[in-house]
Amino acid sequence: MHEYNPESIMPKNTKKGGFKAAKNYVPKDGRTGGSHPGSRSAGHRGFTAGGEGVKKARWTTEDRDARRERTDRFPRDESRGERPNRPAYGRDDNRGGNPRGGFARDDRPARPERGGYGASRGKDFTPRERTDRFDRSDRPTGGYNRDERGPRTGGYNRDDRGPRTGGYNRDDRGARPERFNGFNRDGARPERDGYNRDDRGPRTGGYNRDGGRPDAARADRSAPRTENRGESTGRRYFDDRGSERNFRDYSDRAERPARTGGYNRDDRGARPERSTGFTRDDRGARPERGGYNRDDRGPRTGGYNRDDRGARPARSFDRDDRGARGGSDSKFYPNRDEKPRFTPEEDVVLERLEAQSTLAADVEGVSWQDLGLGDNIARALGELGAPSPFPIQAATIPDVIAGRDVLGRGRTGSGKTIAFGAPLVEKLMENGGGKKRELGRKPRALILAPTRELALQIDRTVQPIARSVGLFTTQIYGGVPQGRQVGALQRGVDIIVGTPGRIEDLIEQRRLDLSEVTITVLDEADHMCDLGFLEPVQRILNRTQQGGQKLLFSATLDKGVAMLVDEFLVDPSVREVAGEDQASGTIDHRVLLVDRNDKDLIIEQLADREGKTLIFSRTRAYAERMADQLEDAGIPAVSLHGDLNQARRTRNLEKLTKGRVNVLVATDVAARGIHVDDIDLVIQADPPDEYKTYMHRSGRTGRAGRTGTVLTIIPRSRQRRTKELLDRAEITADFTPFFPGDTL
DNA sequence: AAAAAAT
Repeated sequence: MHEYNPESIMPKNTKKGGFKAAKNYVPKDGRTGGSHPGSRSAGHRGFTAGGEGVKKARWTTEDRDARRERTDRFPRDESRGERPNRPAYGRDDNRGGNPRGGFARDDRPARPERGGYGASRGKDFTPRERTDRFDRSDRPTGGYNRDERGPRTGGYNRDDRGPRTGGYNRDDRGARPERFNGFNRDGARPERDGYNRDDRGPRTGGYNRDGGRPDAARADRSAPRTENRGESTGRRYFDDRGSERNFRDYSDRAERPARTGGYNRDDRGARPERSTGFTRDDRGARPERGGYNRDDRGPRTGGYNRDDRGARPARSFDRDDRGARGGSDSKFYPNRDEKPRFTPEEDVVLERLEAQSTLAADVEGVSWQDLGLGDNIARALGELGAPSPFPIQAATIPDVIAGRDVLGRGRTGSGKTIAFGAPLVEKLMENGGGKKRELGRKPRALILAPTRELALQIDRTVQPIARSVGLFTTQIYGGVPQGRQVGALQRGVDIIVGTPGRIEDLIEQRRLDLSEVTITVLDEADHMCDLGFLEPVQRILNRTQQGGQKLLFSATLDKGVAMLVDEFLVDPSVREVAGEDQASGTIDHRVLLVDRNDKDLIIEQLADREGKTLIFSRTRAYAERMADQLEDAGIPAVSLHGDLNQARRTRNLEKLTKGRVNVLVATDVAARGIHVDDIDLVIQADPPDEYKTYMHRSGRTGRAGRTGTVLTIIPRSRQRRTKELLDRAEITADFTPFFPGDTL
């Protein structure tokens, strides 16, 4: 996306003459577009030409006309060839006039103002309007779909699925076509398979993305096909992501099938060996995995994901190749074939992992200063609500200050952020001395996290600590304009907190130089070693100073980090707190055996309560749907998943944090690290596939010694697998049949 | 399946 905020445009986008058309843009402080951040610039989707965020509940004809006219004044659009289309298209047969009217969701109402002026991209409009009616098949039509939905859900989609395969979500979909029943979805479906599929093959090709998409796409189908097809699949469903998404869909898709698509998949295929190789041998976690692959595989034939592939021209090819391929394209993942080589070494690591425990009792009466932290830092910690160290902090801080590489395992909510954040600042003070405030100084510490929300949260804790001694931090993560981040780097920061993608991006742009980074922290380190994260993380670590100190933390630190440990750490000290494991916590675990047909209703009933509730779903689409359903039932709820744009993600999480809603429905993006006070109930609407995921999800409650309840909803058919999973997590839970109307 | 960059 283009950013036109002053910090970034100056250096970077000067050539865009077309931009001057946005007369109202006043590059003063970077926030001129309107009252909210999304509207600050003309190139931005949410830009409001007049600068004022006028709320409109609906578009009147005049509004629309006016808008169209204004739009026409923007040369830029023409140059893109986009605008011309828009009028014709943006409107509305389908969409009926009221762009967003339907939307109860909090986010939505806001949109009109914003959209007020996306002006520049044709895309901006479409989605919005569409939203109402078609997109969300679920929601929009409110009365309508919904009714259908009722039955559907209850009776149908879901349930069908249940019975149907047993095999599951995934498979169902593949199978679904026959079923027609559902409406929004299914009605559309037939085409989809026969037909769309073809489209989709190419289109979807991609992988990750597609995951979310299908549903969206599916929903669209009910709308006139021609139109949907073109531009907005993703968009109208998750309105916010607007143009970037679309863009992405296309381009990615275009290449992905061949490339990444080919890849991820292949990798997965390959994965078993690898993991077996080392990641989780002991745990037996694999089986589930297997479980997972298996599902795909079963259906594969008719399967869903696979179909995409099927459609993919390249596919049969890819597949066949795969065996032999061994890396034909392997510039990206050159070592894939060599991975299985780690086998014996991990055991060593495992031993180390279990070695040094600190007794909680030994920590009594210890102060921050006793651990080696300075007074300023101790004071800052006190202000953060941590007057004295928790056990994991007492266990790791001295080692970090001593300059050792550290692997720290502390159960969820035990205070790991401070355990690495505070001593990291202390170390920078010690080493850094002289060049503290130098303009444009290079960062000397890096903290990597797997999600943006977590990076943001870590920064919120580390920043005050750093500030207390005059050091600066900045967040470097995606989904937001990079201008501010780059500006901060240019001014000079000491500590970077971020996610891998944007960090790599800025490195490639030569805007970020990690060569002076002497301390690197990987939070949720085991997850950072999972497929998809490992390689970027390796590349990033390779950009940091050779021999720099490395700190790896996670509640589920295990052999999975062996690769990184072998490659980057030297004689690490492994720390944990004796007797503090997930099972010894303050969380009550229960498994509810439910009939698939009752699932949604039961979740609704369980979530209808006073305290804060976090619901986990396996897919983005289900999270979205569930949030809608709860809202419809009069239970204020928001969602959090990767199909939302970052602004909404942040806002929705904040709504829960601030108590504006009590229910958040999330994918596993919220499984790790996210801290919200007082979540006393976690509902797993879909059971996790890995025991580690179970531990992290459930760890969103029962934090810092509080009590909490975790309910895992499963069909009876999943009982055994769930028991095995709980065994691995060393958690005991009652399994109880549960029906609508039951209480706990 | 999800997450992580953007154009």
